[in-house]
Parts: sequence; C-alpha cells; structure tokens
Amino acid sequence: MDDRTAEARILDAAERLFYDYGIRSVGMDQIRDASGVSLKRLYGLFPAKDQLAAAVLRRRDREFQQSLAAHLTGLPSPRSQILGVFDFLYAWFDEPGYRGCPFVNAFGEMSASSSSVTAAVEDQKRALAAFLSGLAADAGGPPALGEQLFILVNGAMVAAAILHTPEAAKDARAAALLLIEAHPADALT
Amino acid sequence: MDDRTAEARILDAAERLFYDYGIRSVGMDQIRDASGVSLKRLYGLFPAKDQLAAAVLRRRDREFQQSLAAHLTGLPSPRSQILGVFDFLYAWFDEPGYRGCPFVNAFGEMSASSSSVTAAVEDQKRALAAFLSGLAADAGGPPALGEQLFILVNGAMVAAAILHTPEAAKDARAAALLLIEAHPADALT
DNA sequence: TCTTGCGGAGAACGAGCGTTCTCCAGCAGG
DNA sequence: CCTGCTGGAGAACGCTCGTTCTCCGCAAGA
Repeated sequence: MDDRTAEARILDAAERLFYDYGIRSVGMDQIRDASGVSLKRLYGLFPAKDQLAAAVLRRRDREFQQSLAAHLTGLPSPRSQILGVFDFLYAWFDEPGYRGCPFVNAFGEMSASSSSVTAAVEDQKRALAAFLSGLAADAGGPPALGEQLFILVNGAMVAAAILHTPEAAKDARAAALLLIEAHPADALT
Repeated sequence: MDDRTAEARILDAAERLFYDYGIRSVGMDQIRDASGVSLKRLYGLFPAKDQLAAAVLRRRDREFQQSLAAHLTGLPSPRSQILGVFDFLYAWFDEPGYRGCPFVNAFGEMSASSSSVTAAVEDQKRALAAFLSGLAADAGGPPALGEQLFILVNGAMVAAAILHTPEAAKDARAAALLLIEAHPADALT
C-alpha cells in the first residue's frame, strides 16, 4: 500500500480512537491494529504520538470547516447562516457517539504536556472565532457579536457533552437570534 | 497529625497539582511529597486515585459555589447578580494560573475512564445550571434564559482558557445583558 | 541464482506509575 | 523488660505504554 492511504488509514483510526477513549488512553498498538499499518511505518510517518494527535486535530479542523461551510451554502442571508451554525451543531450533538468538542477535550487532556496539540487546538479556535466574526460582520453586527457567537458555540458544545442533551444547540441558537436582533445595526434579514 | 488535617492537606495538594498539570500527569508520589502525608495513609483515606480526583472536584464545587455566592451578596437586583457572575468570572480568568474550568478539563481527560470523576463533573454542571436558572427566574426571565446563561458561562471559560484572554468574560457579560433586556419580561432593574 | 535492501510482525526495552508490602521506630500495657 | 500495635518511609511489584530493535520474507536487479 502506498504512503497516502497508509497515512489516511492511520489518521482515520487515530481520530476515532482518540475521540472515543481520549488520547492518553489509546496505545500506539491499538492504532496499529485498527489501521493495519505497522508500527515501523507509523513512526516513519508520525515521529511521536503527540504529533500524530496534532495531525489528527488539524485534519479534523479542515473537515469541520468544510462540513460547516457546506451546510451553510445556500442559506440566503448572513443572519440565517449564523442560525445555520447552531442547526449544524444540533445535528452533531444528536449523533450517537458525541462526546464533546475534540479540541476542547484534547486541550483539557494535553495542554500541560504537549505544545503541538495545544497549538493545533488554539489554531482551530482562532479559525472558528474568525469565521464567526466574519459572519457577524456580514450580518452588520459589531465585532462583539462575533466574540459572543464564539462563546455560545463553545458553551453549547460543553453543555451538550456533559449534560447529555443536544438541546443546548437550540438554546444557543435562540440566544444568537436575540443577540443579532438586539445589536444596533442588523441590516439584513 | 489527625485525619482531618491530613485529608485537607491531601486535597489541597491534589487540587493544585491536578489543575496545573492534569490528573493523569500527576503521580501519587507527587501528592505524597506535596502534602507530606504517607502513601499508606493516603490510600487509607482515598482508596484509589480517581476517587481522590472526584473528592477534589466535589470540594472545589462547594468552594466555588460559596465563593460565587459571597461575591454576589449585596448586589441589589437579580439582574445585577447575573452580571456579577461574569465579573466574578473575569477576576478568575485574570488570575495568573488560570487554565480553564477544572471540571471541563477533568471531563475531557477522564470521562472515558472514570465514572466517579464524570459523575462529579456532571453534578457540578447541573448545580451551576440550576443556580443560574434560579437567578434568571428571579430576574423575571423565562427558563431559556437560565440555559443561555449556563452556555455563556461555560463558553467563556473555554474561550478564556484556550485563547489566553480574560476578555471572554466581558463579551459574555455583554451578551447576558442583551439577553436579559431582550427577553419579554424583565421586571427588575 | 545471488545479493541487497525495504518493510512487516512483533519482541524487547525502559520509564512511569498505581498500588501494596516490608521493615522499623515509637509507645502503651502487662 | 517484653509484647503487640500504629503508622511512617519508601522499596517493590506488576502493568501499561511509547519507542526502538531484531529477525525474516520477498521482490528487484545483475
């Protein structure tokens, strides 16, 4: 098998295992077994476990952004796109295996011991904040609206995970709607 | 030394070490060294590490609730008490060693491997949600306001930790203010 | 056919760590 | 003085796991 599919199979296996059981709980042997790629090749592609974890997070960030953007295309206004973010979250929270935001979980688990993981988490959160600020600006809201949407999104992910309910997405959506309408200049509907 | 101070010294040491470095990164030997309590006595009081971690979290929850309540006493209205929650958060986020919500971090680290820790985290979040719902009801807001405040609080904790800025508390405070005013019946000022 | 090197399987190594055990000092009671 | 108990210090045990090493099959080229 060529390197490309070997790398993808490793990332697929690691992503699932890390998310389901936590990064530290999963051994490299389990990733070898689940991916079918030998340890030697695995270490040839990813020289250490935390770099594999960081690579998993960075790929997941790209997929998350693409998936969210795809869900939002076709929505007519910036305002409906903002609300669409929370509909997207609801569908995610409602999936059977939802266990919280993988980036927040990785931060809680590894921030004290792996700088490459924390850097990947930080980059994902900055990208998400920038994306939401863009939507907020498109909707004619002030910069603070972007920050508030970012807080709502992260709070909903935590609340849904710990309290075992996807309803947090609906509560956050309602809050976002009120915030959009409350801010002085909401140009578009 | 009697059991009471031994237990307190263990909890003090474990709380600091667990929060600073993560639960799994801290060995029982380090807790023994930091607390000055022998391993034998330590295991006599807490039969396993995850039960010690759960005990740390439950005590921290009690202290957090008391500290928050003390910060809110004297504030004249439910509305100002709600805003006071976010002022309280700002002061916390601005402390040098802030590393996120210890309960969220513990959840990310241990939810797959320790039921006693996840139970302690869940109880803390339910208590916090109930407290905020009480404030929201006192302020004349609908039940959804309580849920939204809960989401804002958790989102602010995550955002402040990962983005290294206490400003998230101010953004969340501004959002809370808008939500209070946006909700139909805001009786008290 | 012989050689050479790549890559797979998995054993091995070394460190960390949760938990238990051993040893011993000190002290209370007979 | 002897006995037995409590509790501290820390060695020891057993397991996990990240990482590396060894061995071997096999395919490609001369």
